Amino acid sequence: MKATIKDIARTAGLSYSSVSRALNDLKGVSEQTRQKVKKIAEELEYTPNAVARGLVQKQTGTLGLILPDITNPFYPEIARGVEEQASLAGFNTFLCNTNYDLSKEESYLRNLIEKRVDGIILAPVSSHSNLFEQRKHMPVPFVYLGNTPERTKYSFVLTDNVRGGYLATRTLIEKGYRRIGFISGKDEESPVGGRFTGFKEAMDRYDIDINDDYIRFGNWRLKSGYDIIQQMIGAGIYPEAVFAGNDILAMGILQGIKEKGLSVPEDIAVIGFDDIPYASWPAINLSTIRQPKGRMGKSAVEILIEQLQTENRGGTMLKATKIILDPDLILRGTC
Amino acid sequence: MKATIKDIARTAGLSYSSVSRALNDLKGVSEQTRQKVKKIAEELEYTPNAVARGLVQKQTGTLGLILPDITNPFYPEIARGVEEQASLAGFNTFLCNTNYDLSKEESYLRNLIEKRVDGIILAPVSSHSNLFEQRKHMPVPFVYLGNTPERTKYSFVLTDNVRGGYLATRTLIEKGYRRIGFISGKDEESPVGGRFTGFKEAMDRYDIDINDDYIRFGNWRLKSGYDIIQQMIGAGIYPEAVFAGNDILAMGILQGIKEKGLSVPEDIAVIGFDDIPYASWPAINLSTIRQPKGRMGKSAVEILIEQLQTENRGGTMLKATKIILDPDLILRGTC
DNA sequence: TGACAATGAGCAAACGTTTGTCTTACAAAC
DNA sequence: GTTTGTAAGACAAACGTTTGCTCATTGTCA
Repeated sequence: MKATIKDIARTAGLSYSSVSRALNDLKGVSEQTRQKVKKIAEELEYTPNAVARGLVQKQTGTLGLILPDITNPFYPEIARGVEEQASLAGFNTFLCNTNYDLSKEESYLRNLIEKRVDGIILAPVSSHSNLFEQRKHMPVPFVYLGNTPERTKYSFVLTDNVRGGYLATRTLIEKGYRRIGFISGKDEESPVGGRFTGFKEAMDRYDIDINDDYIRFGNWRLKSGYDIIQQMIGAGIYPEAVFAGNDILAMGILQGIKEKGLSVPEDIAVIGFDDIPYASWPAINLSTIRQPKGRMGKSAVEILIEQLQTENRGGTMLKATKIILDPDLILRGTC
Repeated sequence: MKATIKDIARTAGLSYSSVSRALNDLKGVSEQTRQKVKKIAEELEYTPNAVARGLVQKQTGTLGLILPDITNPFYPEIARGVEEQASLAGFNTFLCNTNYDLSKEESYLRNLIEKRVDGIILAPVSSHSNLFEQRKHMPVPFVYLGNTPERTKYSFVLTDNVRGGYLATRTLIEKGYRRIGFISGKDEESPVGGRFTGFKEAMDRYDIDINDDYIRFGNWRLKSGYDIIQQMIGAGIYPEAVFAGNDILAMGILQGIKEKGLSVPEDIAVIGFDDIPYASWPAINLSTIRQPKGRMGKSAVEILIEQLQTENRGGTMLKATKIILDPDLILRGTC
């Protein structure tokens, strides 16, 4: 059906090696034959078969991106950065959406490895995703994005979550709030690392007691923030301010507060995390901690590509690259 | 480095055909050997090579999704639907972001074909994307999503944009607005099809003159809506209501109106298109026309898979499947 | 007991490339 | 006039699977 290199070779009266070299602009063919081959290729509507090429070259020009929820506006920004940078370097990107499901994370990973992608970027569901730490060695260049198990041996790029958490909390404290709550997704329960740690550090530093009633963990979806704050208010628990684990939760919280007839920031102040595009929307106007999302995506790809290159140069088991980016405080109207 | 079927065959003392059959649960091997093979595969940490398999089977288990802007919350919903459905059917999805660039659209398409994806879903930058109509025949199952050139010969799934446009406009008219504007991205200038047509039909039906001052075309980004409405107001052009080509533009318009010190819907009413998740957010509360986004993504994948199956059954050049879904009017606070 | 079917396994071709080595021809150098 | 060098091109192996075919062995049935 589809024309192959052999078809071209046959109609040109050449061997396929020559055709291949002609098409790929390698030396070993005269300019004349090169032209001729290219012309015939055109006529035959030849399309190179990247699968076959991948098989012999052991490179597929393909990257895998695993993330929890493309529907959370934080991730499209990441995905865009990744895709753009990958595309620039000649790679296509597999998008894998785990829907916060740890088992899907694992099966996607296996799947990508079978597909022989040249590198994998994983934005883990939670910092508990320890699965991969157990493998002696990833068979492909690998990098964590945005979140990482503690003491990982793999590369990662993330924003300094502890610092971000500290920044957010300190801001609330300096604005005079004392009864401060923390509402977040489950994995922030983890004792170490992350935004909760930053929160606790700040509270500790300023000698403010943490009221466990104000600390709640749900999941990472908007509805969770909404439900939690409504439940809290319903139970008569009124923090003065809330630090939300991400902006989506913060938006749920804002909504929950308003529907209870309270106002932000007068009754309850709110600060989020991520700075998703809609946080800056005037009617939302959410104070938050900004992650450099595009930058993160790009960096992850760069790490992968660098690993690929040294690998190809015969380089061995190079050490992991660890990038920690600084978050920015974005002060808006909600605190 | 990596174990192959041959390695397994060698250590098991079998031919590779037997190993292959054992691993794939095909008949032709005894239960005993099957177990043995699987055990050895495990020990050797064998991972099947999907590239090699793809080469012989002429199927890669891979789909391509080309869309303009993953950053517009409309598309993640689509992408999620596509990815989920594809994953269910055992396919991985290449994500390609054109950034509203027609030439990228084309190069991604070529690229995907080289990678030998089993099917391609294209959400075109504009209905002018005529590029592909010229090809005699797509070499892979192909479907347009959300937008399509007029009289395409390929499959498509879209919402009834004309009807949606009509619905939006009629709603404004029935609410008593007369000086109605239309602000949209460039390709809606196209004389036929789409939301603008619906707009014109409604205006015509109710015998209302269209004031060209109120009709503006920019691009599909938030800033465009913001700029256009600000420019209009600045120039003393006050429509009573505006129908925006999509929700992102509508949000820009809302913002622009408010920053001019006017209020919605009292001074200017607004209705959008898509019903992106944030339209329902209380502080935005945007009236809009809902597209069934998840449904659209799923349907597109289903079309592809069906084409694949009939193709494999030796079916020939089957006729294109055309799905037109009904949009819903979502009435909220902005009109 | 004989014929025949069913089962398990091996052989080898095929998928469409790339790439290292070999051959040939021609020109330049000695 | 022989050697050497160089360039163009051919040959064939390799990449890791799947799969149609063949063969041998075993079991079944009359």
